[in-house]
Amino acid sequence: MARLSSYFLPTLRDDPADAEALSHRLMVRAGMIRQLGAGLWTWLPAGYRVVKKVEAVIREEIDAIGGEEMLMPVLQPAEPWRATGRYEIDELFKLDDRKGSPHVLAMTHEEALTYHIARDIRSYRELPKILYHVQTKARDEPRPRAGVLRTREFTMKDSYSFDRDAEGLDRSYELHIEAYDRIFDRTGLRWYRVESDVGMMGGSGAHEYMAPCAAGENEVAVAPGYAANVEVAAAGAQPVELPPRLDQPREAPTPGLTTVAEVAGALGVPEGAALKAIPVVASERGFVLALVRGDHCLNEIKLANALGEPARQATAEEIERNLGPPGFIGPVGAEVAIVKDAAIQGGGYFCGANRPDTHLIGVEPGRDFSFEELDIRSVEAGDLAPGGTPIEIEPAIEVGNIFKLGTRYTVPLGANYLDEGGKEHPIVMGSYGIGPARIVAAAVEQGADDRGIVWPAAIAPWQVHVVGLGKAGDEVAEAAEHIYEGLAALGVEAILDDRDAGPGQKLTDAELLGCPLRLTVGKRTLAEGQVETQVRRGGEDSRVEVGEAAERAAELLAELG
RNA sequence: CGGGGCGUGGCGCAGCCUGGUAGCGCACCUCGUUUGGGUCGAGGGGGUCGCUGGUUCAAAUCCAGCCGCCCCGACCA
Repeated sequence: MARLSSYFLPTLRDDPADAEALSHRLMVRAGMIRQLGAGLWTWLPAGYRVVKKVEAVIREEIDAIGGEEMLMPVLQPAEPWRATGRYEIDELFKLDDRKGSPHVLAMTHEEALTYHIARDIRSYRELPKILYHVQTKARDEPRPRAGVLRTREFTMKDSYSFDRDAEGLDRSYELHIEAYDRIFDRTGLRWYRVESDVGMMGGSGAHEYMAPCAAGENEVAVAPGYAANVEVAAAGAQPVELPPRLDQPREAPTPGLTTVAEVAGALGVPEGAALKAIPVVASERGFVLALVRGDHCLNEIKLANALGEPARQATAEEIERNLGPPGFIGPVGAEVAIVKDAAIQGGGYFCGANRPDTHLIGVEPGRDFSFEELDIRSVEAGDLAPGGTPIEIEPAIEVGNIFKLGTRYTVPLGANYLDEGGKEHPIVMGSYGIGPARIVAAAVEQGADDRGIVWPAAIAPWQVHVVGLGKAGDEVAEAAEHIYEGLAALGVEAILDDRDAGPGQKLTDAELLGCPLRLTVGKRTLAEGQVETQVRRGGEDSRVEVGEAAERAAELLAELG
């Protein structure tokens, strides 16, 4: 319970000058957060109430699938990180203690927990197990941004499953999917569970939970029954009208024309008739020429996953040496490995001739050059999802991820168990993260209107905002105070605006703060023995008798869910 | 790490080009006034102009270096 006359809720009339993202602006203005340094944020009392509510929902749902809560240190010795090969990560904060021994600030807790599991789990009888904690993570992000959306220090709920085999991992993974679905439903978000990149560290499967909103850093490809991170999304390309086929490629002079758009324009054909050639250097195969349709974009993550090894863009010197002048390179006659995107079908394409100011037309993959076919392009809005429906691309915030780690950490840290026959096996592991702060920011992004925050009831800092329009001691203020105490007696979380401030300031602050229900106590309605109720989401106004205002407010909240 | 921008009372900004007493709005304090959409009046407090060095009789202003923060991109195990 809180009275605004004494509560630390420093609201701002104007947006902070350096804030762009909606959640950043509103959370600062509403007195929920303040910045201490780049990517370092303080939760003020009202904001922290919201965080704790989100965490409570998470704890309930992870407990419900058998998770056991514990707590591991943020400051950790470097050894386990060396063992897993993660000590070299740039984002990992590293420091020495006074004796000079190397330590890190944990960016996540696989190393710590697997260290314990390796020492304290020995038998198949002790598996499976789900353990979790809610703890600070430190990551030296190259570019923190957008308030609380991407920070260098943040709290994460991270759980870890330990099973004897892949089937067990599948079960633990499925349990987390159920818990996560409930968590994001209960916190009132719009969300997608999407297929995601497993990264170069391997692992057999991963999903991300994405909350769509304008400030999102990720892009998701969605269609009815389909959702994937664009990093891994696959879809049917939109058709392109190719020029008539030729019996063999023919040269076309294209002086000074180096871009797909320029050449297509000069030839009078669509950009999709181009074989766009992107030279890359893969770590194992070396120089590779990747081909995508002229109207498509190469997806470097999909390329790396399809090749099974990382690849970087080739330098101008490498291009010149292997093919020809940049701007006029192509697959025909090239003595390099060629990877062709699966969306390139049929013949009649144009491409660079590997000679200055010259392109080839009438090119047909297979007839004119050999290739390996892979899916390496980024999907685009309008492409057809597996169900045959068109895809839309939406920006989204990653609010959670789940990951089948396998034995990635248990093998290097020696976490093994003995089976019924006394034979030793590595424990099979999964990890599952949720960022409460991102849930809060996503809720603000998704719910806000032009007057301020609109909280989902489940995570609102207070359920009722009582605005007393009177002056301290007068009958309006007394009535507001009385209602506020009535709400407290009913166990309804309420905040009372009893400040010595004008009505405009109190009402705009109430809208900025965004509690689900507002009770406005003013002379106008009090003269008729009534107070006004406003539902923040939807803005439905009504009046209730002053004597039963607290009870009616509680009923209204129940109706709102 | 590449590109761009910004550092002047708590917040938002002007002043800098053309060196010469540090200003405005909001917020804050006191008194009065006002209470259904950021009232009105009077009085008042608060700033080593990010830091360091240089030029100059004189630096918020010119020069150099450094630090911090924001935005775009790269990165994000």
